[in-house]
Amino acid sequence: MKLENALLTNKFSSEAQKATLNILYTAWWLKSITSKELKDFDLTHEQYNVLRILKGKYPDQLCVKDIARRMIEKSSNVPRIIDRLEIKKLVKRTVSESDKRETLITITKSGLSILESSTSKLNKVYASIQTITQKEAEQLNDLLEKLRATEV
Amino acid sequence: MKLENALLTNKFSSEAQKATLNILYTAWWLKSITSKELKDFDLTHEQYNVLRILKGKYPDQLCVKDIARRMIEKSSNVPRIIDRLEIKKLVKRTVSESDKRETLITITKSGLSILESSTSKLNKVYASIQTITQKEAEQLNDLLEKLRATEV
DNA sequence: AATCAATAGGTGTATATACATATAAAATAA
DNA sequence: TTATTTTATATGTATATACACCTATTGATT
Repeated sequence: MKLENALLTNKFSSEAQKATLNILYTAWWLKSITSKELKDFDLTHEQYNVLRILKGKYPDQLCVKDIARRMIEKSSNVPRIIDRLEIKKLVKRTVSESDKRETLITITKSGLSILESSTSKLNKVYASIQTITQKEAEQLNDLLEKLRATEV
Repeated sequence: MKLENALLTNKFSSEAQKATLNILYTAWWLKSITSKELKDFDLTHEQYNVLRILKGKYPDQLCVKDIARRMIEKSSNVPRIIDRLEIKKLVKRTVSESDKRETLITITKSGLSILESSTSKLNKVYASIQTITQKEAEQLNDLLEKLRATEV
């Protein structure tokens, strides 16, 4: 859908400002598709993201700070997300021996299992709505990284 | 910053999957820049968005549903955002005469004033970090709209 | 007119964001 | 060693998202 129809306006002060709104809207669009699928697995987008990060290093453990640094949204409150995952027994907390300030997080068998089935489902959904070519995806990645070139 | 460095990973299953994460991360990046500036005006990103929508139709009023349809994130809880704005006297609620189910929202002088100064500040910040050309912004808009081509 | 369905907005709950602050442990300075 | 600073995590609070549900009003059906 054109952004004009999604937001019911065509008052954009520039193409760059329109791109800003377009990125925000597309992020919401992607998140809502993902969240809808994850609901079947009783996972939120952020809980899924933490599990994905943990699997990336499995069987190594990661401390809370290392997870936080890999989160898409850097202001995510990781201890609280870990709380929900721990209640569902998808991860385990242990205090680090070498540095007792650190909490080490391990993904459980159950966590790995739910991650695998939810990822498989998500991949199918993504594939079914895929409209851009690899070349276009590369262009998009380049443009987004150029947009973020200024360090703030 | 390259996405690899932002997320501390290079395990992307495809360019398209990388683009998905890139969009989500860029949206967070844009939001955090905006929110930081809006803090000086005691506004959140979403409150700012509602004020912007109201100004777009000023001096006409908009009902809650019409605001909701123009929001970037369609699942925003508009009545609650209006609550905060009403407490700060930036908007006013009135019951519609023609349809008593509808609540009409009006932006106040104070709301218009804070919107003007915050928008002016934001425009300066956006201009200062602008790195892409108009042509590139157009390309980006086209790619995002192509990405969202599938209706879900 | 009476009934039923649809619509608009408000409210409740769980989770998340954003940010400030607290606490314990580790690293550094005196 | 003791004191100070820094770091890692947890916790508190306000706001927002996501979604279910409630109530009042309107519109449609009988």
